[in-house]
Amino acid sequence: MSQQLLLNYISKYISLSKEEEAIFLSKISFRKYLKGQYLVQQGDICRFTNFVVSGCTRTFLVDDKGQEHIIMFGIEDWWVSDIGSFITQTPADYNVQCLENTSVYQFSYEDQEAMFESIPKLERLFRKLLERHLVSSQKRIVRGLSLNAKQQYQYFKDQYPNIEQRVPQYMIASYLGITKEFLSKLKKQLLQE
Amino acid sequence: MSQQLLLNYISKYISLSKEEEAIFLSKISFRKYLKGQYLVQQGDICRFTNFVVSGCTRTFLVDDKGQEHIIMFGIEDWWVSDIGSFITQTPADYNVQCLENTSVYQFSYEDQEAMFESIPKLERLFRKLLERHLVSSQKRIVRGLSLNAKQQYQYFKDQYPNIEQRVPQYMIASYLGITKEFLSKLKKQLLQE
DNA sequence: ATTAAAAGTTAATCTAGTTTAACTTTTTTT
DNA sequence: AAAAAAAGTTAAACTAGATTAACTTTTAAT
Repeated sequence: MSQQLLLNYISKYISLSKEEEAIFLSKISFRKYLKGQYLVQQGDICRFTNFVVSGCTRTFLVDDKGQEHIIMFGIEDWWVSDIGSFITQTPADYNVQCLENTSVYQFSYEDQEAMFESIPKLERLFRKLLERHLVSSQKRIVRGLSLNAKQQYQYFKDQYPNIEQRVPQYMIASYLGITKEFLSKLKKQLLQE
Repeated sequence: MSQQLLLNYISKYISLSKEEEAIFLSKISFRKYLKGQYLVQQGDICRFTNFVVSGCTRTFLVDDKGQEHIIMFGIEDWWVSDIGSFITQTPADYNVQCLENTSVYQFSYEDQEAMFESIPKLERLFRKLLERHLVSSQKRIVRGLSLNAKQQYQYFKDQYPNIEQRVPQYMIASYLGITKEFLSKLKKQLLQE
């Protein structure tokens, strides 16, 4: 069962008793989305935090000029949501869209609060996940400040070889903050070296 | 007393009883640093999480080419540390240096763990702080992807007018990921408009 | 008060990355 | 299987921002 995937993941951070696992599983629900569907839409309130079991998502926003900017991709074992919208239950800044058919475990804001009350260890889990997420977010900022486009692309290919294969190249360009034309150029350069 | 500053800050997120406040205060220590001193040094283990009571810090790294990149500034009411180093107690990627004489409340990793055990509400506090911090970190990434240098500089001046006044301009350039020369040019342009 | 060091400015030249536009390849739809 | 749509490539012209270097102003040290 795919529940085991989630429990395995959690066990890397905290250890739950069988009873606690049962309570946790009772609070979350499994759901499938089709390629193209949205888990969150810019302007809507983000109702759920989602743990990706299978599939692939992109988190992006459309700016004033109508340009799309991809903030992150989500694959197996990742959490996706508009966290700012989720924690304040106010309209989302970002869209989360499925790039493949995608299965998730999800829970609502109310469920999360209830979970944290009944099992404080889960609040610890999320505190730790947030810490790690923040660290990687800061590292991404540093890469933006210290690496040029080619170096950032190489880092991306290194770190996420599967994502590189699974998503359209123009989305990778967007994630890197460059144009698809320039990414094409970089790829050609890298082949020739 | 400056303890009140910290308690006021905390009360925005959770409410502690007098006893809990007393336990919390017993776990943290007040410390003063001089301008130029380091709270954390790249390569050392980050022993403390610091809450800035007064003064100003910069968090930065020196890359392979010897170039400095400023990741954030810290002023009154901000938390500063190398969080990645702190949570894993491994060598720090970043330096945190005082740009003014700076007073902080600080606690060690062990103190934090003990605090979270004795007062679970504090773990909630930090979970919520991390959520907010992550949201603003993501927004910074988005600005990096969607705004040009002039727009990012205007945003910075808007959001942090005091920091703009207090720190050297070349550090603001570094924070924005541009050269001091180009920042000079932008400032001239903005004056002429 | 003088000198030295650090910070900030200006301008010329250069380059990483954008824009535009035409074209090719791949994927999806009928 | 054809047609249409989406994705990817190439190349020429352009621009935001970097680099270099000389100079001015401010701050710190003797």
